[in-house]
Amino acid sequence: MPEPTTRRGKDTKGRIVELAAGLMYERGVSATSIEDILAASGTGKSQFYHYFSSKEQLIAEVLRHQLQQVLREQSRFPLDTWESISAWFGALVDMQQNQRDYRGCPLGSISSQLLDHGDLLRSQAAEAFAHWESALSGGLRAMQASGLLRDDADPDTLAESTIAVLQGGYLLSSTKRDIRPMRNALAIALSQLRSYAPDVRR
Amino acid sequence: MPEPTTRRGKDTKGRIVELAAGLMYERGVSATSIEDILAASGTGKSQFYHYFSSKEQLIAEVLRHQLQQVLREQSRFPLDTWESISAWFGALVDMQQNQRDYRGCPLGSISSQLLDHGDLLRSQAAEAFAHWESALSGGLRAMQASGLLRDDADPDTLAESTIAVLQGGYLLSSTKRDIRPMRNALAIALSQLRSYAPDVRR
DNA sequence: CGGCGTCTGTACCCCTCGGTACAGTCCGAA
DNA sequence: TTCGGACTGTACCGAGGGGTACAGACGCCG
Repeated sequence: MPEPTTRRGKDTKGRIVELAAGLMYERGVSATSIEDILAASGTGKSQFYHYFSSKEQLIAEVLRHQLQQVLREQSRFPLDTWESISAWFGALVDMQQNQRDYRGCPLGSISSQLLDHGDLLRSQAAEAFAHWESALSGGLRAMQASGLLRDDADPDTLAESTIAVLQGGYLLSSTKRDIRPMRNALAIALSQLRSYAPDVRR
Repeated sequence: MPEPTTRRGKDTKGRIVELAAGLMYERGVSATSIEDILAASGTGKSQFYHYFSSKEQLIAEVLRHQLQQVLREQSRFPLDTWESISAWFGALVDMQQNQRDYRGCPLGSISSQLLDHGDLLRSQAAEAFAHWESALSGGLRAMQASGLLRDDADPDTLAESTIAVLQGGYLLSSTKRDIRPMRNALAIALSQLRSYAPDVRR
């Protein structure tokens, strides 16, 4: 599929991905039809199939879009001190709370719908999670360098577990329409991380 | 919708729910058509609409079926000692590992697909989780009574958080086709629970 | 101004989906 | 044995899905 070269083309393709991401996040992937997206973005089918070979490819781009959004949001927090990790968790809770209907994780809720959609999309979701984790584990490594985190902690595993706990909190919070399970899950994630701080008397 | 009265009717309806649950677990809810289910169960459409008013109602029954399955599996473990909780976690890991394609939680993977399907199914999924949690919190309360868990621990919150962490582990494990995130998540859940054991020197 | 590749509008196709209609068969009760 | 309700088989329908065909419009190059 040819990447758009002109300003107009880039704009159109970007608008499609943007709108598709929003709709899929709200209504679910399979509940969002191509026609819905075209209607919302004010484009026609010929544009769509000019830029995307199939719905599957669109989903892949939506996944990338969601990852970028999560990373951009996260980049507001350095994640290299306990305070900033704590602030990040607080911001996540606030966002989930303020978004109507407790929609869930922008990345996780879409990823979970791709598990049955073939290996291609599933593995792309796995890569997206890995990227997200590496942003966090980078911060944890910096904390090791600055002595805030013990050297025997494994940043990669810690980051993966943190994301896992976060996702579980999102799921229960969305299902129950209650912020508490997410808040409690993040408290657990934080205490798990903190257990690797030095100076803990035991 | 009339409940089946005869042996043959009960059998047919049960077969439909059973097969539907299996297919939806494997392929996803919206990727499983009524016709798929009928073909797999060897029944016709007239039977289906004789017992179910719509696909939505079938999904509701599938949800109940999955909850029962989870509870039955869990009932093998008393969950009133540290050993049995630990054994339960180990069994969950084994099951996820041995099932091909790391399919995810029989209840959670389906529930997550119902978030966009209207409030009715979403709230039924929430109730299913609540039932699951109460089975666990019951065990925790027994542990308080027998002195294995401190009295200042809140069994309901602990149970909810445990399920949340478990779900997060399932999600990452299924997405990455790797058992480690689930194993690590359960280790965190266990250590979180254990932090409420008495006799911990601190 | 002419032309060519990028971009866009519209109409259409075929298939599958959930759901309905209706006629027929099973089987226990009187 | 006949009656009636529970159960089943089959054909059909309208709607909406993803995807294609093809002609037209834009806009940067010479």
